[in-house]
Amino acid sequence: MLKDNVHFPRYKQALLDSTFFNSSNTQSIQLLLESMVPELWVAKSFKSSVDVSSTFHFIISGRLKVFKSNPDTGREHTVFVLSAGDVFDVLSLLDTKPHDVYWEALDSLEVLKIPIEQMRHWINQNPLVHKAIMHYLGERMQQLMDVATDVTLHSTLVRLANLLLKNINGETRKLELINNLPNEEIAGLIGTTRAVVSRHIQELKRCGAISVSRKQINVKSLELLLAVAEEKYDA
Amino acid sequence: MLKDNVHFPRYKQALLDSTFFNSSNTQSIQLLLESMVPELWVAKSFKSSVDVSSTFHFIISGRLKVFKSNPDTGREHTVFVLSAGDVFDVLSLLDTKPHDVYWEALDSLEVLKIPIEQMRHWINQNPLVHKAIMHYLGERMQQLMDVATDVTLHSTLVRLANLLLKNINGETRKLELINNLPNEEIAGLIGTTRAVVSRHIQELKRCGAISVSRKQINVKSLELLLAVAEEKYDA
DNA sequence: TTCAAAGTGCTACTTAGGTAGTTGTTCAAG
DNA sequence: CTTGAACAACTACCTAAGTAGCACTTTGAA
Repeated sequence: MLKDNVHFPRYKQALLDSTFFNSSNTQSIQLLLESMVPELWVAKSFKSSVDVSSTFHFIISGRLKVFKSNPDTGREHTVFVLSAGDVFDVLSLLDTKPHDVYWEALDSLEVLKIPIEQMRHWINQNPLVHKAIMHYLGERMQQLMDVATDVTLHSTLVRLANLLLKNINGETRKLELINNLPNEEIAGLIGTTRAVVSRHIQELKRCGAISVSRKQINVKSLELLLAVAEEKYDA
Repeated sequence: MLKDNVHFPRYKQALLDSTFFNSSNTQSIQLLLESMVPELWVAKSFKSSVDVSSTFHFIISGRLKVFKSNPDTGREHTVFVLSAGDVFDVLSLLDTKPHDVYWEALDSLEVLKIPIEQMRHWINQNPLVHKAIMHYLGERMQQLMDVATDVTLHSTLVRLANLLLKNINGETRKLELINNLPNEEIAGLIGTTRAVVSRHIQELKRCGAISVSRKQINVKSLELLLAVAEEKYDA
């Protein structure tokens, strides 16, 4: 991308703000950015990691879900919801053998892309980022471990309550990252189906833990929600 | 550990052979080893990551299961089975916030331990390992992603079949890593309970996919097992 | 302004898989 | 050689959660 692009300063700032790149110096970021190409994904557009394994992406704005699916049953399980400052696919960077996950834009998505080889090269030249990258990987791994064990260790209701608690902003008390998602998507996030989510939302509504308007969940009582999440309370 | 320890050469070789350390030079490995302390865990001994968060371990021999549990129900879910050449806890290395997993030795376990701060220091001095570490992390993440989605996307029977397939040695056709585990442990690995595993083992036995003697599963027909794993065959 | 598509709420039904408990077998320690 | 603990096999039962279907509402594109 050319330096005189209108968005250049904005993109640069986004890179500098991200946990992935924030330890690198401005100069090398600038250089990196010059090799990156902006791309717009419209909402619901969809890609497979198998098809795009040789490209590395950085998210400027919008949300992206990373999921696996079982084509036979049509079931999907969302592993991550990525947003501004996140990157994908972090795994292809670590030259592991190819894996198949799918990506779908939840909103309209602004990304910067760069060939994976170039990205690897840049990383080698900038050993300072190694630490940041490892830290980023650590966070992701920890999340992943929770996702992995959540399904076996907790009921769908508890998982729903936990999902809400994890994504609530302490101050505004509004949901972040998972706001205005349809039941279907929420289902994917906790590894269940639309109908079950709908059922549980009604339960939580009934007991006064949340209130709901279309595609919008408002947490009414953190206490109640916590009680449900800790399996101390039957909604 | 002193250089003249009887086990020193053996330990050194183990480090050099591991994916985690194999890219570092002999000299620095030697130095590292001198700061490490050997420890023996008897089978079934148990530790929590919360208690031992400031120590880094390298496995010389034996198997260790890494699991999460729900104290209310007593259910456990095994996330990894680690063995020779593996390290734990890799996450505490990446200074993420503390997480709680449990470790239990499946056999008698030989580890080398070192304070996490010393390990971090050593890594900083040896930028060459960064790549190896990232690669190691990548492998782990990929496994983790499979574990995470397995439970929602596949039935318990399919998961059992997949577990066997993943751990079968191509040549000897024997199970590795998960051999001679009781049903209870196998259950933890696929996120279910002892009774269900037993049920499915009977099914697989009945259809001729496997044969069983105490704590020992032998794969009779890869084809059948594959068919089951791909949900093409009802055992 | 209209209308198809997307989303929600509910009802009724099915089932995989979890729970509980009993019996018999294996094995290693005493 | 004996005995108790660990393990496996099996039966019977129960329920959480998945499936299917439909009616109603909202929304945004034509």
